Amino acid sequence: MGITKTRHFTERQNDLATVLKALAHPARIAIIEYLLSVDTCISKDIVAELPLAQPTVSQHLRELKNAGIIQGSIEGKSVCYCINPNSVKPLSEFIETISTAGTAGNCC
Amino acid sequence: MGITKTRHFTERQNDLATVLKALAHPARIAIIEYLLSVDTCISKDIVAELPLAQPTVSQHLRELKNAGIIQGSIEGKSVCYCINPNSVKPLSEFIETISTAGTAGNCC
DNA sequence: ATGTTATATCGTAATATTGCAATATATAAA
DNA sequence: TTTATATATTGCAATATTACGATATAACAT
Repeated sequence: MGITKTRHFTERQNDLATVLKALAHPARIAIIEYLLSVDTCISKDIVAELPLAQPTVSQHLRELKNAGIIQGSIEGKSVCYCINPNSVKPLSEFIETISTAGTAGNCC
Repeated sequence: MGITKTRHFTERQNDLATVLKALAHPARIAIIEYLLSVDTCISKDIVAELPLAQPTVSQHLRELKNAGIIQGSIEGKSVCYCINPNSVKPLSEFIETISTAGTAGNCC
């Protein structure tokens, strides 16, 4: 049905999925990598960096912002975006748990 | 258009997005968490644990398997699934980079 | 052989995502 | 005020995802 049965899962599971979903697109990964690589973070530069039209980039930026992964502040007629590192803390722990699994009990 | 312009991004960005996408659903997070919590990992038990129909769970398992996050081996008439920790190593580093960003240069 | 159990696949409906042209908004410059 | 620049929003077409009933497959039990 294309509609996720959000209600049936824990809040933690839904929250993790929200952040993961926001990151799960190469364009949004490219945006994050770009923000990590430069000091300035003007939206115009992000648009110039990506192989996508400006409205598409704006949409991707909004999704990252909605998930709390980036935040933007208006600077004159530009918008300055930056990463919010705290937003991925729970995700970081989750991935780390997967990454270090299997040391004790295993199967198969 | 609903079709991701995969060609325009780096292989690394596409690979990260693939793993992230596979994890980006509460049901699949629940599956991972269940596999982390138990020693046995028979598909039947996963179906019993989740609030979804058997074909739906099977589909989620396949997506995790396609992304390399889990692997399954046939045990008689059951299938035994387990986590492949190596599959999230690059992702783990990426998330860690985000998580520790902003200590040096910042903006906004 | 027949039935039972465990899992996968097919087909399909409902919904979500991606991408962009067109357009709106908003600030700065002339 | 008019013009240019930067970003966001709207509307829509193409495609992808999610979920499940029905059905197939495959192993074991009787």
